[in-house]
Amino acid sequence: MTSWTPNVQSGHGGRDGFCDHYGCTQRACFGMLSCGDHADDPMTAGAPLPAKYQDEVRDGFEHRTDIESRSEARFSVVMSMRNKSWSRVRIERVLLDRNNGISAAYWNESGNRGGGGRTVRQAQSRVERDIRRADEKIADSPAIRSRQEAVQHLGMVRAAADAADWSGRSGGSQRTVLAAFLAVASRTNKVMVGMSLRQLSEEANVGRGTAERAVKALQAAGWLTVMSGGEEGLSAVYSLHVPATLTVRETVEVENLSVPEVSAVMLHEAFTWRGLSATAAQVWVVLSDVEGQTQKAVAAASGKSLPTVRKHLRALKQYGLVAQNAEGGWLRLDADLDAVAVNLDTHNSRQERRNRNAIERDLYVRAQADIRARREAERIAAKAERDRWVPMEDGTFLNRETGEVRDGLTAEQVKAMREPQDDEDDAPAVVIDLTVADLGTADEAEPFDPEMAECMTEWAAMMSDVYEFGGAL
DNA sequence: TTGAACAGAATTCAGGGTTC
DNA sequence: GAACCCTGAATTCTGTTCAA
Repeated sequence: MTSWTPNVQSGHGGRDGFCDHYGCTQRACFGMLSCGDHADDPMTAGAPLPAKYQDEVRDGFEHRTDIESRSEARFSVVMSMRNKSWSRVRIERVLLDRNNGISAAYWNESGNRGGGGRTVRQAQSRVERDIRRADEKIADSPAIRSRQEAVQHLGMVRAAADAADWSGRSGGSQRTVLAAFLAVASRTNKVMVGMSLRQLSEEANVGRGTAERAVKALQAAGWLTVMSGGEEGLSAVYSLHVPATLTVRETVEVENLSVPEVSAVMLHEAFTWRGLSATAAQVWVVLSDVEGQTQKAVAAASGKSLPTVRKHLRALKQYGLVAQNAEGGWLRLDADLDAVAVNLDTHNSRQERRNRNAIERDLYVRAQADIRARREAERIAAKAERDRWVPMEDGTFLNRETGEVRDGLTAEQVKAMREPQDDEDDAPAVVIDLTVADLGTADEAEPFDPEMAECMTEWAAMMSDVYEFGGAL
């Protein structure tokens, strides 16, 4: 077996960094390791793994303490390999190569790399089992392999969302929150969306609580799956789907409004809370600008009750968004929604929400900086106190400033006067760089320090001051 | 078919607190 | 930074009923 020196940054490895394919002299892609030019060779065919999985193949999991299940982590690697079209023989060759850390798990579970606790046949059997499980899983939910497939998938979700029944009191906000997810997903062309509830509330222009409830409802209905995060200070990463069982409205009369336009309407500030409301948007988008519709037809198409439709039609009429033809049928008018938002005084609502969240984030960062400064001052003071005491040969301590002598100290007291305390020099640094991650990425923050609790009271007081003058925000 | 009024239920919001 | 939970006030929706 040739030695393999992975180049983590470039994602290339191979025999001394070169392709492992016979006779090839090119730089190698990851994993035993092909340059990518030998797609017909089962030993080298397939795309390179993501960097994360490259690291896990190289280093293995035996030394990792930050993962709950090593077997599931290994399985994720195998899933990735199959999604990258790796052949079974190539997977087996990589996973059982003792140069790769991950091989230790297949040869034995002892933590000794290549310890040889299993026979070749047994190790191969374990690899085969993981490949079989991965294939079954992939068959259940095929991976999206390209940006084009992602765009198509998002189009399907968007179209399904547009045809779905969003009746009920919370239907409008759920539809709006889903539109926000789709908007972010479309910007990144990914079906996975990493977004905190605060970011989501800004995107959908709804309150944080509303966003949270809507996410739960969308999860329960099958529109969203939480892929990671959502706990321990991590923002969640969601995957978007068309629900397996979808309730579709009886009639959908969306004319002249494309599906993306419907989503844009749902997110417009004219249809926010205290504006015309998300329900009004649902009513507006099902109207035709050519053919007049009865209120009953609008109610059926929007999934809203008749009184609700009537109420919102009145409001929409007031702002010049709908009109009635000679027969009394209701028509959608092409009006400037921005101007409507200005009239409703909701045109800055999203920015105001962002400002409030920004203030919260800023105050939080300042609170953490205060704690760090306080701790540093305490650490310096403790060190200065230690330095004042000089250990003498007879076991006593002399204060070099006052001349005081201390005697009869316990072993612990002596240790404290001689050595820095754990919580002074080894304490985890308080995180002050908590900038908000870009949309589309999971924002990973350090775990909250327990000592932060005392400062939270002060922080909460600062927040109260801000909200007392909230009207100006 | 449409408009209006009403009561009760449901939902949204901002704000606050706790925990990781 | 963020998730999660709670509260109280305000707002909206639903269902019913009646009238034009």
